[in-house]
Amino acid sequence: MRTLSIGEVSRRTEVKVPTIRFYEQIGLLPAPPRTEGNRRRYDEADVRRLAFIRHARELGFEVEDIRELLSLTAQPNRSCHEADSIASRHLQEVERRIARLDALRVELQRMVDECGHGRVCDCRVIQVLADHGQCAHHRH
Amino acid sequence: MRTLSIGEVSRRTEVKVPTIRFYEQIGLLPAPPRTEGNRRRYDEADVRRLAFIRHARELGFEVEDIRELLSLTAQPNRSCHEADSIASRHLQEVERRIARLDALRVELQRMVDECGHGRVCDCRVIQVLADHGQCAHHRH
DNA sequence: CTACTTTCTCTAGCGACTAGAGGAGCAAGC
DNA sequence: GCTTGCTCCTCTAGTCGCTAGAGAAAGTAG
Repeated sequence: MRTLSIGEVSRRTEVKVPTIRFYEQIGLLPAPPRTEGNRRRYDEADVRRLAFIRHARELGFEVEDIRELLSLTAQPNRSCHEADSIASRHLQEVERRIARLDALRVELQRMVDECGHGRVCDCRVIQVLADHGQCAHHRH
Repeated sequence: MRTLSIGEVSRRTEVKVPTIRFYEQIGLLPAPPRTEGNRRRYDEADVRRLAFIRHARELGFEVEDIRELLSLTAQPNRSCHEADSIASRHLQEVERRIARLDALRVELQRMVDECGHGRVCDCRVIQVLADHGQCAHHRH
């Protein structure tokens, strides 16, 4: 149908207008046809693709990852092994990321807990950071 | 003492040489005195400060946060509410990211499992992510 | 037809580095 | 002393994923 302006797409996907143009520029989103007056005209498929890109970005995937993920679906009849290995690699990456974030969460939680007992606060946040810097030096 | 070269400091803190100079440039690390031949000379206090910076960066603190944390250590008698709130703010953000990544992990895992069972693989990652984008749009 | 909004292209900026050019200092071996 | 090879110096420019702004043209409502 191609009835959607870039502003409408922006509103529906919550992706800012300049970002949509940026995605087109780097080839994540195909360049849409234009009107007589040179305006971009999108359709529902573009909205879906853009929603996908946005969600993947929010989850921390890099643009190159997204490019691969999109190419996974571009040829649905491709060999399952190839698709499987690409997906597995992404899964591993996600797992690594979760592990790193979880270690960070534990550390931050401890820092906040120790600071939040309502006692005279000796700024454990700073001590933890400084000590770990020291420990890292001696341990590794 | 001031006996340490930038390379030695780099080795001991595991912060790369250009990064140390960069931290000096943006004022995170004080500019050290120089030798006759214009080389930077550091001491143990610099190493500690840099280790602190590195650890905070690894935990995902932004440079501005680190600047605040360092300024708090400079005046240890001030309240630690500020340091605590920086850490709390960060903790919340980390928890949000973990939750989202974990949702994705489950979906990716399921897709990989389905592929691994030898069924026809329709590679539904794109739909999963696109749907999540849709849900987010309607929920929030 | 005017006033306003949207869109267009283009360039430049952000954070937090990282890489490279081109030159100078310095320590060791011959 | 002289050369080899490493470290260090400054400087500029590149990276990624946007974001902001200028200035102009197109579309829309009254």
